[in-house]
Amino acid sequence: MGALRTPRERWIEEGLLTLARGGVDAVRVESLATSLGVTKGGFYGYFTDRGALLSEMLDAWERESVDDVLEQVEQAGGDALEKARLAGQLTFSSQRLFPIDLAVRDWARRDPAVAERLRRVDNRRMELLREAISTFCPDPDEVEARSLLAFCMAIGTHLITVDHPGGRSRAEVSTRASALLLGGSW
Amino acid sequence: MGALRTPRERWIEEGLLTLARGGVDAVRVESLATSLGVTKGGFYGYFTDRGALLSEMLDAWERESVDDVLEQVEQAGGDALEKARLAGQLTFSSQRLFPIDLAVRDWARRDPAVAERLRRVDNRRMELLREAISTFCPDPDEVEARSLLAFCMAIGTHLITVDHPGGRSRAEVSTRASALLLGGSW
DNA sequence: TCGGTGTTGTACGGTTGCGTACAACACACG
DNA sequence: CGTGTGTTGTACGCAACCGTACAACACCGA
Repeated sequence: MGALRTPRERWIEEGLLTLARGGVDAVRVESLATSLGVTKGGFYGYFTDRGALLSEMLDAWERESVDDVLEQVEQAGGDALEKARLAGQLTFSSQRLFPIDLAVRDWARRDPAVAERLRRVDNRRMELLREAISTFCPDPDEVEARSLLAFCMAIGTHLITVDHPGGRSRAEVSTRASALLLGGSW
Repeated sequence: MGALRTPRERWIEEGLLTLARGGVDAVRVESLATSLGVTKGGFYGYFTDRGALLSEMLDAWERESVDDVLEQVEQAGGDALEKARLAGQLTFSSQRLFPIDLAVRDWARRDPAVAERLRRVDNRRMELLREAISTFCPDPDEVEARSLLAFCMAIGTHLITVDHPGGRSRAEVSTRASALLLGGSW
């Protein structure tokens, strides 16, 4: 058997990096090949076409950003609030995962199949938030509202680049916002 | 003087529609021309190149989504809270403006010049929120936190497509979330 | 060392897009 | 009813990218 010099995983990995940096439209077979220092010759041995790569990239992303994260969270232990916090940190503070997340989110606006995957992913993440907030908030409607706010915050804070007056940093403002959301008495 | 059959504005308008639907990468001179039912022949009479069109699209967007909105808000009158609500509605519930907003936001992640424009736009929007929330919230740090949360919510709720248990609709959940943010006693 | 297997480079034809050049054209005005 | 001004269609060369075909190659195991 000949050696696997540029295995599937390397194409997928390079695809995810490119997706993070430039969006789906930047993921091109020939330019990935160039980045990998090869030509596209081998690509079509692994993938029937560009679409197949994109689909496998989504598989890998879903695994890494939900399955792996949840596994780490379970192993770390702690109460529901600590679990949600850790999951949020692993997902939305990751230099690697978060840009991919944003790119997938944008992609999902135009591709129903991607939107469906994203819904699955987001539902699993949201469940952690509900469990965490339920521990101190008795009203189920308010749990849902606070969970949605927390989720929006985790994403939105990276998409909104407003300046804060009084020398406040974004970190300070969002810490205060989290305190409001996760504190029992807003 | 020959007739202006496909004036500047039509290129810009078609560009914004395409931007909303497919992101920046979908805004191509030749495909816009096809959509407009002409060839690109006339395009280069108005714009030096594709970049010039993109830049003018941003000008038009900034005018329409901030200057025009603020003008409407001023004319409608009302207190600071009502103004913020109307501005939010005009911007984030608009079938036309909101998809453009999301596309610009994604674009800004990769283009510093676009990011700078977006910052200007977002700062003006955020100021409305601060004024509104200040009317009932005395703590400036909390005003900033609540304003950021409200802004994140306005954007995030369209990017997150989770299902809500108990037959709740997204509208119900986000109404409740707004009530938390804008209600004095969370 | 010598196949054989699977990976890779090269080459091809087709498509889409850029920006340029220029000829054809339509219209307003004289 | 021309004439000129400005808009448009057509054509060009160039580049990036798709997917295919196949020959060259590297490596593993016999």
